[in-house]
Amino acid sequence: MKSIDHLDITFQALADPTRRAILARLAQGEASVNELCEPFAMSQPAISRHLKVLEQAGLISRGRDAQRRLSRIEGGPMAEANAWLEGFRRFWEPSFQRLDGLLEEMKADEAKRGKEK
Amino acid sequence: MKSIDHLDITFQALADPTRRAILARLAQGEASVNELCEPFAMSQPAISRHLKVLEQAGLISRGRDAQRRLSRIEGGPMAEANAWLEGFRRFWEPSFQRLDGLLEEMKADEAKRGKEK
DNA sequence: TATTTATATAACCTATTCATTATATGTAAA
DNA sequence: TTTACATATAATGAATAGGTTATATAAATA
Repeated sequence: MKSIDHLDITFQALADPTRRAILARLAQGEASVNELCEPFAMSQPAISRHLKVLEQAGLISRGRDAQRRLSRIEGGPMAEANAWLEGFRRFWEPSFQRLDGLLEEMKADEAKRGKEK
Repeated sequence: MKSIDHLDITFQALADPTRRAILARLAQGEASVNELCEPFAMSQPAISRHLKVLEQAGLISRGRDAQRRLSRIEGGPMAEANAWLEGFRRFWEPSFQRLDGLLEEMKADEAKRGKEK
């Protein structure tokens, strides 16, 4: 069976600059499809499809206000993605790197004592 | 001109489960291509191409050890991705949400005082 | 009810992604 | 210098992504 990892869909959705820009816009409050179209030199159907991708990834949810459909950000998937990245923090945080260095030294000492025995 | 946002490439690279698994493996130390192949029911060329994608995204760097080519994680791009996601922390952190609520209240009060004037 | 406005869907095209198998290259060792 | 091993590249194919235009639907308004 094919494991369906939600991170696939989340990262895939985040990999498009238009979709990230849409999320950035929605961070300032909900917006209609037309409002979300304005900043882009792109057709309305294209934006609608981006919104569908974001919705299917769970990154946004949508409601209705008369004719308009308002989108808003949902935090869950980003939290997941963030949590996954956090697992690698040692690779960019100097403090974690110092800790890693320390553990390396301790292992080396351990090995040396082993040989001397 | 087409803005080349590195986040595109980073998130795109992270969107594949095989590549994420490779990174997870490399988090425990460098490894050769063959070692990275083992866990997967997939041809060696397929893994080599995944490694190329990761390298082009800057997520790994590679060196040589005799016939073998060792890969190791580079933290930069993940730090970037992480930083971008952090911008949305308000959408999943309860504490940020409380702060947002507070700011909303203050705005509402402000508006009311405006009317009363 | 007819028209306008907001959004969604269909049909289509092109480029890219992810896998495959077959083959080439680089390095070490016999 | 042949052989073996580790890895890279080429050629191919199916599936998906991201855009287009044309058209359909849903809700508000005249």
